[in-house]
Amino acid sequence: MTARSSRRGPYVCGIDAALDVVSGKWKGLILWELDAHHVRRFAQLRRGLPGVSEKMLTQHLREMEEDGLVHREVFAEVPPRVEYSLTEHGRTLNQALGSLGAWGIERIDREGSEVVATGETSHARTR
Amino acid sequence: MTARSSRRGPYVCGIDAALDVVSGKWKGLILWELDAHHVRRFAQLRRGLPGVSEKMLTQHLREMEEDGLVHREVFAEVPPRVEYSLTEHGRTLNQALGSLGAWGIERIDREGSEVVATGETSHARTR
DNA sequence: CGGTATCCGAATTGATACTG
DNA sequence: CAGTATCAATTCGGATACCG
Repeated sequence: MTARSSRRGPYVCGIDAALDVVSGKWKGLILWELDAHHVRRFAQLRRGLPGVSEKMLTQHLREMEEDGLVHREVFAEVPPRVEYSLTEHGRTLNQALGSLGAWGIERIDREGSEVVATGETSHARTR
Repeated sequence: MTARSSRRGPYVCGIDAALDVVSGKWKGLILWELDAHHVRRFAQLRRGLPGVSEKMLTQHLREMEEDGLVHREVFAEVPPRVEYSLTEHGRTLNQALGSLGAWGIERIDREGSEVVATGETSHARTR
């Protein structure tokens, strides 16, 4: 029940509706990680998002699941295993984010801002 | 000095960098208004964004100016006049947001969420 | 007209500890 | 391993009030 209000309000336009779904400090990155790796476990995602807390990761993942972006599969094993992946909607959203990502790369380039590597795959590709 | 920290940190990928620039409750809409009208004065923008306060509008406008998205032109007249328009970067960003907007429209459609009109131009176009 | 300054409550994010 | 619970800190957003 943590902070589910104020989201999903009536939207003024499609950009509004799309941004609502990717707002949050880590959602863009989660989308990115899941797109790159197809399937990821909780701990893998946490390692891929340096600085994220378990709470925020869980919270974002739940919201994205609720939004139909992410699929969560629980395996009844010991030790427990949970795998996250993108749904069809999540994949199309990622494609839509593609051009935005390209714009961002150019912006980073222009401003000479620094891009930090996560130690995993190269994230600064243009798709 | 109002809340300028914590933004423009090192980015993990282009989507990160782009989302940083459009986060904020009204930035997407400001971009949209300026794209549709080309040039807008402060009061016109305020009317185009029903519910926004002067503070938030100023704050967002300043950040977007700092990010090189918006051009601000002050005329030394009485009464004072200030005109806002998109820069080249702002226009390309808007194009990149186009596919995201289309995705959002589909999402609204799928979920049956409501789209509220602002009373100005039709914002729900697909571009 | 086009802002700025200040205060306040709400929402978001973070740190830490604990659990099945 | 994959979370949940709790509390604290930070940030966001809105309501005035005032200024060049």
